[in-house]
Amino acid sequence: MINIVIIEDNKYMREGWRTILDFEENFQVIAEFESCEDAFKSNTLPKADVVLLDIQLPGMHGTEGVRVIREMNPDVVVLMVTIHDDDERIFKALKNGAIGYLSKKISPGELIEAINIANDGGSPMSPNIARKVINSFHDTSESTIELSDSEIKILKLLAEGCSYKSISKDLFLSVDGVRYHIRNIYKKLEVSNKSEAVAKALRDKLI
Amino acid sequence: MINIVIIEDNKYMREGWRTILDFEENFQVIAEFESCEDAFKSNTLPKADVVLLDIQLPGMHGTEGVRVIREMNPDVVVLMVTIHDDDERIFKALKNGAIGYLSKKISPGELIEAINIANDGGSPMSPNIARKVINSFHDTSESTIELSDSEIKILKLLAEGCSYKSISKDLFLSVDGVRYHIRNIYKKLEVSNKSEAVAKALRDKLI
DNA sequence: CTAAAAACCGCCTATTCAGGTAGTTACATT
DNA sequence: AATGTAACTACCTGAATAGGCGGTTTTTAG
Repeated sequence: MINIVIIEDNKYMREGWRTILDFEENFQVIAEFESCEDAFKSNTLPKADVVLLDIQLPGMHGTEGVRVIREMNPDVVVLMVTIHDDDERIFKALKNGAIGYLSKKISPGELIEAINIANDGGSPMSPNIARKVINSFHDTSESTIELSDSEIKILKLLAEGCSYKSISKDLFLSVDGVRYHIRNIYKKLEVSNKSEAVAKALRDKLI
Repeated sequence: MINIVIIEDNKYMREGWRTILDFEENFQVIAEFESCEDAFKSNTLPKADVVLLDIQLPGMHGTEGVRVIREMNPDVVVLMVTIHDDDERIFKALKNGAIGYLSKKISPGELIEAINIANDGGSPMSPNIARKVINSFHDTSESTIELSDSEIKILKLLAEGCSYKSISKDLFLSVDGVRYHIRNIYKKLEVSNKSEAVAKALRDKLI
């Protein structure tokens, strides 16, 4: 039996879903709420397997609600339901722990399938949203900056907080040898001190 | 018309797909290769809309091949095809520019649907793989380290390579006031110099 | 109201760092 | 054989930094 909680402020939407879902044998809508706050006050969330969560809600926004829900029940599967495919919201909700992203235009059959997929360890998502997620995965660094092996080694040690002296011991160089490389690093990264170099190297995934 | 290139070392697999795809009206398999290297040598990749790419190939691995293919034709949609759901490979391929991830056990109908989805700007992916991708999105930082507003501001400025003096001007503090905060930052992050602090802050997403 | 803590400011000292200049060695190019 | 360049080593100087100690003011909590 899959226990479902619905959080959605539109009454008709909410009742429509309940009707669809309650009709399924292994589904049970154990509670429905108009807002995240109402849901938090009840003690139903810890019993839920799946939460259908609207994005645009009065009070706490759905994208924030996910985080709280997952703190109250880390095993629960939260599916966002929304009319908009707004990038920013998608990523915020996913970062905060949402598992899937459904459109409100979804058909009853698709809704049921989505919940089954989610409960079976999958992530129901429209292909368009999947593409957005995948695109954000692509390495677009291409920083064109080419560092030598020594330079990379030294940068890594700098990021660990090593001094020139300890780096020189690590790499069997003189302190001035270390300085030589660091000067070159500064030129290549167009920086002029350790912290900025480390920050740039980390941001550009050079180390 | 969707132009398709197949790169797969198993002859029977390759020919099976070609048969399925050529049968479709708007699909055209313009070339098939046994390895990435063979594909690179030909001049068909720039004409392709979709590439079906095996992961496990003789010579260059599919996960690396994606990168080269996308460099040759940045608009092409690369779909990985594989028997294994190995996490490491999935992420490597996706980072390198793959758009979707199909199982070799896929049915003809699903293959056709996947290619259509990919060509329409979606990302075909099995729900299980989607879940893995989504999970890697979740913010699991939870570094428990709580920095004050001033500390965060100062860390950001340090990452830009600012000196204590310039930070003090920026934040209308004395140099020693800046030092006060930095001392606290060092305690909280358990570090003892700027570079290490910046590295830790960036890695833990504190800034 | 009071105690404690957080948020500053100041000073001292030893160490570390950045930038400049200059020289050596080794290996590759022409 | 001449030239060049990358990879060091060496030294000098002034500036920046880390850490230790002590002080004041403002907030916060009991």
